[in-house]
Amino acid sequence: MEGFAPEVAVVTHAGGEKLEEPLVIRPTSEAIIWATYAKWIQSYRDLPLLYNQWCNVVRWELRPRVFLRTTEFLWQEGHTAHETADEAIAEALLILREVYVDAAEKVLGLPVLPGRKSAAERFPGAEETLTMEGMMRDRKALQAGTSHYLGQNFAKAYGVQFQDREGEQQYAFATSWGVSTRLVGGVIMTHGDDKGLRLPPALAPYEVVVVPIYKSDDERARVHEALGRVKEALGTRRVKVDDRDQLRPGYKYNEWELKGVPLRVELGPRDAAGNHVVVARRDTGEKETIPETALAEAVDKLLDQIQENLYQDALAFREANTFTPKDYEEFKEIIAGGGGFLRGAWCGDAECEAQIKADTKATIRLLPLQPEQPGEPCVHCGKPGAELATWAQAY
RNA sequence: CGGGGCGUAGCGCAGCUUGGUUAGCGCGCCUGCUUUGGGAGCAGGAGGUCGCCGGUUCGAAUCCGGCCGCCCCGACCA
Repeated sequence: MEGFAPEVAVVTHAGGEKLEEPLVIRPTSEAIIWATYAKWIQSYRDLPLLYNQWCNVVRWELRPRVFLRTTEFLWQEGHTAHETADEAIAEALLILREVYVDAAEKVLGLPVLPGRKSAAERFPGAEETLTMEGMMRDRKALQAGTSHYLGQNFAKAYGVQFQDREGEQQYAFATSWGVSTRLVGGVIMTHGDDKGLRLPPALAPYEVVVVPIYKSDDERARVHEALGRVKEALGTRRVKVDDRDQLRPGYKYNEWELKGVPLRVELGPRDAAGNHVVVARRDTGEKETIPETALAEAVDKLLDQIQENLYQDALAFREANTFTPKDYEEFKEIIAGGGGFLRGAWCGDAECEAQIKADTKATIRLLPLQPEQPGEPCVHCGKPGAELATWAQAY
């Protein structure tokens, strides 16, 4: 874990006294997990082993950034131990694709690219680091989740051996993987617009906010009667009725738009009289009048459309800002002109990678999961291309 | 740690260069009336050790010195 040393926080004082032994605050839990696995794993029959935990970790970064890089953050971390390298590699890949990418795209509506990290960008102690990368609205990349194949590095460091099917002692093969509250930042920076948050319905605490509108007590009574029917129609969907009396409708519209509620139902005297409501989408701003009898079905359809639209909107943005520079001059021009994802051939040389970073602040965000021969010379040095890389400036 | 910027009412800011009445403005807050289908209007009102310490001066938010805190850029990074 030497790669973590610069960002490890150490407690030297507690209880008003200097501690005899300093306490290291975990930046990730491999040390705890593998010290424990050493006691739990003796036989191939103990494998595979998977533990997941949610916990806070601390990393003393030089430059914290709200949501994206905070000194302390909540995350989920999973740790597995396996009999074989192939099984561990498959696990790391499975978590990335079937869990992280799936959740990012289907629930959070974040289009992400899965891939491998270059050696320079790899997790300390990993043989291979897999990533999913998203593009924020400022065209910078965000590493939205990682999954690592750790080989036998941790098993060797912590003495985790097991007796295999042939009776031989072997070191276990490991993976670890995590996503954090950084994803909250990802959602904000991918979907947010000038009016505030736009939350994907699958994630939104409230899918629908209902704003009743009335002037007189008489109107209020009639609107409330209709409100009863509307609430009934919306059933078990996550609905907030904003019945705060002292605020006017326009204020409420803006406030709920700021908070990102996907759908707003406006219910005034005219609607109550006509047995309909006005439904407004947060993602597009479109409004339409819908009969009470058709409300439930329409809301479901609209929520599905919003979920899909937010994803497609972000995907279109990413694609519109993904480039294939023909040479290094164009590469630098694109970065200078606002950036984006830059796809091109890379010779595989770490020095070349470092020079590009020094020139442009762009780093290799990912390499394809299945290595691809680019069939072109390195975009920077002109030597034969070994990998098809995607560069970007990143958070 | 290097470079840049900022601390004035709950929040956001002006005033400072060129010292001089009760330190202003917007939002918010309080009271009243009118309002309510896209962030209400009018009237009245409350609220400030001008980041801290010291100096110059008849007089300091303003000038000088020191200190503290915050933000941005760079080096490190989920």
